Amino acid sequence: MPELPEVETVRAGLEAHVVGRRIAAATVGSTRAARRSLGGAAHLEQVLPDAVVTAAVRRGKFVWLTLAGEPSRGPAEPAESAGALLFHLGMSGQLLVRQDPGEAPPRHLAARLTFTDDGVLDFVDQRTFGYLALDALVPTADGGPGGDAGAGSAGAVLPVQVAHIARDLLDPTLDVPALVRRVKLRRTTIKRALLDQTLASGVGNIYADEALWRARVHPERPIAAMAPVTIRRVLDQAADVMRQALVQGGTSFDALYVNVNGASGYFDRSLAVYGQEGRDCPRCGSRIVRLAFANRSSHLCPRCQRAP
DNA sequence: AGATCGACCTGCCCGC
DNA sequence: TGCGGGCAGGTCGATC
Repeated sequence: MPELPEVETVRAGLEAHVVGRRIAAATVGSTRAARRSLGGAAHLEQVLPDAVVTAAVRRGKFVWLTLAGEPSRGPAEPAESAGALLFHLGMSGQLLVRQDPGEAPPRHLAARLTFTDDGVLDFVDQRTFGYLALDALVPTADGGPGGDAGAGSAGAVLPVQVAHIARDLLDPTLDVPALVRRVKLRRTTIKRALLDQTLASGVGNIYADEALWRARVHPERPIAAMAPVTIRRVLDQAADVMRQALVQGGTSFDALYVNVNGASGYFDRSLAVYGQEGRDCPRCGSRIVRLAFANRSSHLCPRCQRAP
């Protein structure tokens, strides 16, 4: 499920239910899930206990917990300088907060944090493209490489592994005209640019297809053939559709449960083209088609979105 | 430097 | 019923 709106729903759930709690123990059962954490699973298990979660932060599809009081840093380091516990949900990752963990661990449990109050945070990941990693927080010049954003732009403090990810389309400090100029320089097609997380982050295959349909632009359209105003329209539509999805995803986490299953609320009702092959275009009634695209798919209305 | 391709996984659904 | 192929919300590293 996880594109920006889903990850933001998870982040909000972590903020509500995990921030302020102290980790008592960490169990990382999957070495693969820890593959991007220096020192691997054993180091995570050793270092996380006693850390207090101070914030839940997101950029694009990455979310991290900032930690204070991480003991292995040693007494010389001020507590505030402790690192971040970074998560990427990959294709199938879930973060689930439970007050009562129950007996049987969930299928595909990759890691579990137990808090001092006995509640747990489970990282569950069926396809194992996701991961968790302890990472250092570093100041960056601005969002992403080439992030020229110009004089006076405030930098961000990011985990090292997120430093190359650009500001996302719902970031209030995103400089959209500068982004349009950077996109315009790319010698590729519009959908590839939309999915390039070093230009702007957060957009995945679903929202790319939905944004292009809303903007009436074919996914294979070369950037070179697009007017800046059209690029701008696509980006605005991407931000809009993600904002609308977020509103619907936000309703679904209640109780002590960080919902990673926002699919139920949003999908069936609001998607115009993604997964709608063979259905009617909600705008013109033409048949929605699916095209092969980079080992995956694009969904579009051939009438609203004319082939280049 | 920028763009593209394959690799990394499990599970489900479809057709034979 | 079983099995093979295709497909699924993503990213990274190696290549061109």
